[in-house]
Amino acid sequence: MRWEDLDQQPCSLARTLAVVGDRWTLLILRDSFLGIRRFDVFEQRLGITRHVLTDRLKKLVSYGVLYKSPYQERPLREEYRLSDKGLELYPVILGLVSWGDKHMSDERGAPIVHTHKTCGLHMHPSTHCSECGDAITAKDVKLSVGVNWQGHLDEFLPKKPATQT
Amino acid sequence: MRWEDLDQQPCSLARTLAVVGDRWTLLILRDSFLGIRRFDVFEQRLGITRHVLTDRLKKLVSYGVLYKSPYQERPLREEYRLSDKGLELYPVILGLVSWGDKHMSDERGAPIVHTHKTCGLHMHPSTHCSECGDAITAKDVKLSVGVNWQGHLDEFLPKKPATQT
DNA sequence: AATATAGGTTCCTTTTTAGAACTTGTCAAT
DNA sequence: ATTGACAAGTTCTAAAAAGGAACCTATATT
Repeated sequence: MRWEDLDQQPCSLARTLAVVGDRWTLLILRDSFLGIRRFDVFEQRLGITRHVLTDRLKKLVSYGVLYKSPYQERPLREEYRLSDKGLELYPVILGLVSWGDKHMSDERGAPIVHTHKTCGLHMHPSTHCSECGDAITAKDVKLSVGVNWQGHLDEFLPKKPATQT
Repeated sequence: MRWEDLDQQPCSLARTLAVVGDRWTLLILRDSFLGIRRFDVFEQRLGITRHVLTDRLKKLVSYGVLYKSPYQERPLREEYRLSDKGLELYPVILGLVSWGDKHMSDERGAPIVHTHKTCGLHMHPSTHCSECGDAITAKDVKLSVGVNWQGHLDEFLPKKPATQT
């Protein structure tokens, strides 16, 4: 598979990875969620080369995840801010952080704690069914081909969708 | 920042990306969740080079996300299966798929639909607070430094954590 | 006139990835 | 007994991506 064709694949995961699936993009977005907006601050915090940072920011803007917003004129300076589309990546970020908290922490535990403003407690994210509200694990979900994709995904879903134990 | 030091960063997102944050790893894991277990099947489905596939599988095994399990002897053949640690990445996968379904689909809609076995309905994932059960968005969460990290993350969290609008 | 700032671009080197051919141990067919 | 197939790699060379440093542009400050 060619990397440039990833956003044309018949798979939403592949299409999302066309946007965020490289070495740096999710770290840039992490900083965006921390409130970082300016080129030089991203550069310093991440230790990314300017060339790559320029490229990734352009890509994120072109996909509508970030948008440029002027914060001064003469000379024109713009900052990069999360769009609504970008803000909706929050569950992904939270999922990655939560897995890292559990499986990649050292003896000091989680570096950052998340407080739910509404209830005031330290929280971690929990994934639920949109329909019944129950918590979900991999074994609770069955996959099938979407109505408009019948016959086009025959070899994508293996015959034996296999319980993954 | 050096890429090899990513799993030592004081950030759970960075540490998780040390495991899954490259071009191919999440696509390999997607196939694992679809029930794929063998080297040649990964290779054919992904169009990945054998060299890189070997490398990524080794890495995933070394981090305990996959484990090798013999399915025949003479000659010894092993397959790659998701460990419990790997299965716990499901919320991340689901989050990426869901975002792609919403933002990257063409006119045919989502290629794959998810049915919640318990309630029988087509579902999408919803992220909730582990403590009160409410649904969560980026604006509902406040970040702060973990107890054992006081004073070590001063420049990680910007002074003004900024609402991300 | 010299320096600083923000946001880049250019150039060259090093690291990764792509693509194809080769390897190893075993079994099945000629 | 030889040939070919299979699964899971390893080894090569070439192309693409990333790293690192220097340079550029418009404006404002000293």
